[in-house]
Amino acid sequence: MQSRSSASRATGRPRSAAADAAILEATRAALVELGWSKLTLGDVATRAGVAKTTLYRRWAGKNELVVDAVAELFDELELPDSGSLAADIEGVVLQFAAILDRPEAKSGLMAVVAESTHDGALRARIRASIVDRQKRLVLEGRAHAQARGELPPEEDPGTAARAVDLIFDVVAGAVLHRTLVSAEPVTEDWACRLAQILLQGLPETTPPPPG
Amino acid sequence: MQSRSSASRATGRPRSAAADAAILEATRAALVELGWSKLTLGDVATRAGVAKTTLYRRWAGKNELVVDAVAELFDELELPDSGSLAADIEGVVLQFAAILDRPEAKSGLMAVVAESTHDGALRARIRASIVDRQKRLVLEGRAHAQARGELPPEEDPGTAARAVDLIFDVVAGAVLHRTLVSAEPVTEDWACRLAQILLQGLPETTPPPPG
Amino acid sequence: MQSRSSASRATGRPRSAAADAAILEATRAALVELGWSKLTLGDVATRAGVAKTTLYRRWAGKNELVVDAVAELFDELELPDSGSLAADIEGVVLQFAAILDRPEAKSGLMAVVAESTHDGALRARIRASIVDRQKRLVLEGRAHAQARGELPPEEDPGTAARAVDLIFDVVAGAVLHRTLVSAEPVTEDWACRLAQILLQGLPETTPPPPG
Amino acid sequence: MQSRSSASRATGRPRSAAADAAILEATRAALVELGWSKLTLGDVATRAGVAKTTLYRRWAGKNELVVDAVAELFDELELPDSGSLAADIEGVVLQFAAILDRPEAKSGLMAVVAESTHDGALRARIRASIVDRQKRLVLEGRAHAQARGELPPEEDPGTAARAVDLIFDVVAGAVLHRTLVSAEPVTEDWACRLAQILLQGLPETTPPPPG
DNA sequence: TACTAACCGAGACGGTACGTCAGGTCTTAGC
DNA sequence: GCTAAGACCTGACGTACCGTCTCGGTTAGTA
Repeated sequence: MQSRSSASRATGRPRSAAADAAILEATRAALVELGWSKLTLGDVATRAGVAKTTLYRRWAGKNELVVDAVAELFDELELPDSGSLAADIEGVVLQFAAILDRPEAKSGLMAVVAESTHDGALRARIRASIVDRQKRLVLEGRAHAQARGELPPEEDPGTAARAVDLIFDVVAGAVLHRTLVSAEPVTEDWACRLAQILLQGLPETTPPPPG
Repeated sequence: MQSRSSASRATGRPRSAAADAAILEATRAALVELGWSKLTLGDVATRAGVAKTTLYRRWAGKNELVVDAVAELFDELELPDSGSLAADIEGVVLQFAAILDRPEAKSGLMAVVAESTHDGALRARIRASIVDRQKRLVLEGRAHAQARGELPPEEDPGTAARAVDLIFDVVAGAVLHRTLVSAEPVTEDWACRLAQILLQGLPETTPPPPG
Repeated sequence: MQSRSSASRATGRPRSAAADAAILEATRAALVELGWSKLTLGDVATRAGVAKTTLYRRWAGKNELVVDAVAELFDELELPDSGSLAADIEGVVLQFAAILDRPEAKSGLMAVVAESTHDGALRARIRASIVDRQKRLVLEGRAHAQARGELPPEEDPGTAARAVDLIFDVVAGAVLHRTLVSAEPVTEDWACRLAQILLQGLPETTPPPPG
Repeated sequence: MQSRSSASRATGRPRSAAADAAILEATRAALVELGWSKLTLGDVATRAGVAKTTLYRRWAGKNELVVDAVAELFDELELPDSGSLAADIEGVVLQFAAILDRPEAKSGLMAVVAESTHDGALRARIRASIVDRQKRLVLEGRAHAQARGELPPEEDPGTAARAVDLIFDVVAGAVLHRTLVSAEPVTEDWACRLAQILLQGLPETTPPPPG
């Protein structure tokens, strides 16, 4: 986060650890009520019961603060080991959708992404704090599926890494688009149909009735 | 857009049609240079050679203006009739990625989406101006594929509509996530692999039937 | 006002004479309700049922318009021939005070005077339309007093003119200051005591002759 | 002026004392150059090297600011103890006229008076800051004259107070009207003749030649 | 226990942009 | 060629936040 460099000061009053938590929590609360554009750092400071100075001493600005506040939300995600790849995908999709459905995640995440298009440092911070952290889910899911024999073992490490990225973009992107752009709910049915496409492709979308 | 109601005024000086175009163009230019958060309406007005009041007379605020400015970008999209469903998908994906790669689209689109999470009217405007307008591509693509025999004819209209929405979320979402969140380029290779997943599913080497 | 030059146009639609009166009346009404600084020409136009263009075609701006609107008020003044100089003075003072007590006169007059300190043309217009027009009262009053034998006949015309100006400044100034700066009412008693000072000077109990 | 209430804040950064002086000085300078109606608070702030917000933090608006800026001018006035009532009056009249001749006093004073006709709080502020402060001159002058035996000692306190107000209105009003409305200079001769009227009344304006 | 350095709150500071409003000009259509 | 209507450009308004700064006061952790 913003850890003082290791070889740093030992003297003087230490920073209040409680303040950090209060500020991030206040940031999320403000995002819920006001959304990104009407969120002001002065207001966050007030909500957190903290001086504006304290806030600026720890974060460079609104963007950095919101990235940290939002990143915490995604750490809740975990892969359910449900016995089949399809069920694993469905489970993660529903969890991810549940987080994205929270207003603080919605407006916070999209806004920092928008800002990151003009700010390389912010982009890196987002990748490090949010995106790359959650790729672990795809990796774990694939490992489980391979153990079950649902997926073949990977041959080339390069190919495998590219596949992970692609899957992540498809799954996360679909949920993101459904939730934020289309602004439609992610239901169990939808998650099931998404998993089906991923595993079987389009032509089977409407399989012929057996018999 | 903001057409005066049909049964409207005949008197007074009419609005300059050129101003609209100049303002939208200036908005895109400002998005490129400054990004969403540093874009100011005063600056847009100056670039467009127009008074700030003229701008406010026609749009309610930054959000509405940017939606209109960005929406125009997506009207360039068209479905290539390339002979196979896979090639059609790949073509559209590349076109969509090319638009999303433009800085004005990137920051503009994400920002208004972020704002729309707290503004129902804005959400509706985005859907009407951007999302629903482009679903035509999925519809056309399916029709072509059905004509070619690559996809079965649809049975139930409800099921079919839900499928269109799903496909749209998956394709648009994947490109969006790749471009903006992962911040990686959409190459021909990537588009090809995406199309492959959509048509055949994940297990490239079809899994052995359980038994 | 801004009379078209005598040898002027005969073609086209003639200007509405009623509009002039309506505009000046509307100006006074707006002065009453809003005061000078919040009076707007657009509002005056609306009140008068006239387009803003019409207003600007006839007056150069707010200042000129208000001078004309206020000047009309002072034309009501007339010298009462009440039989004695003291009573004449008292009568004029009360009349003048009554006019100055009207809100449109108060704020209008002071404001244009304030503006005139930076605008010679406006200063001239005020003198011509308001100040010099009312000096007639002093002249008439003196003539009556001389006829009655209360004042000696004037010897030198220059001295006499200077005396008129002085009296006018003293009387009008006293009422003005009382009404606007001190913001106290001009009562009959006050007017009487003012007349007394003018005629007899300060030491009510005549000072003992020196020596 | 705008002193924080005595039992007030001890925390936070204290207000810059220098800013107050710079702002009032800048206000007077702007009044000289631009006059009341073209004076803008933004311009005053710029001249004073101060942010607009600082200005609004201390004064409620243009009116209040100008009252304070102008009031300082009148504090220069002082009663000359010149040995006779006539000479005292003449001296004060000339001093007062000298101040009123300054453009910042002219336009500033008249404008706030005009505004005060629609604003009771402003009227009170003017009285407190300007009018009542200068009545001291009349009081001192009368005391001196009584000490010299030129005026009888006052009998009734009420009568005396009313007399002070009247004298003040007459003297200040005459100078005001001469300077601003008539727009003529106050010369020594004029001041002398004004003093004469006050002391001896009108009929003596042109005394019969002795003998 | 006392020192002391860094922390903390409050809030004023110079700025920038906001969205609104009035001033004046202009461009229509209609009389 | 006037009129009403209203769009136009300009520029000031008063407000809200920004990020910085200067205060007085607090709070560990040594010395």
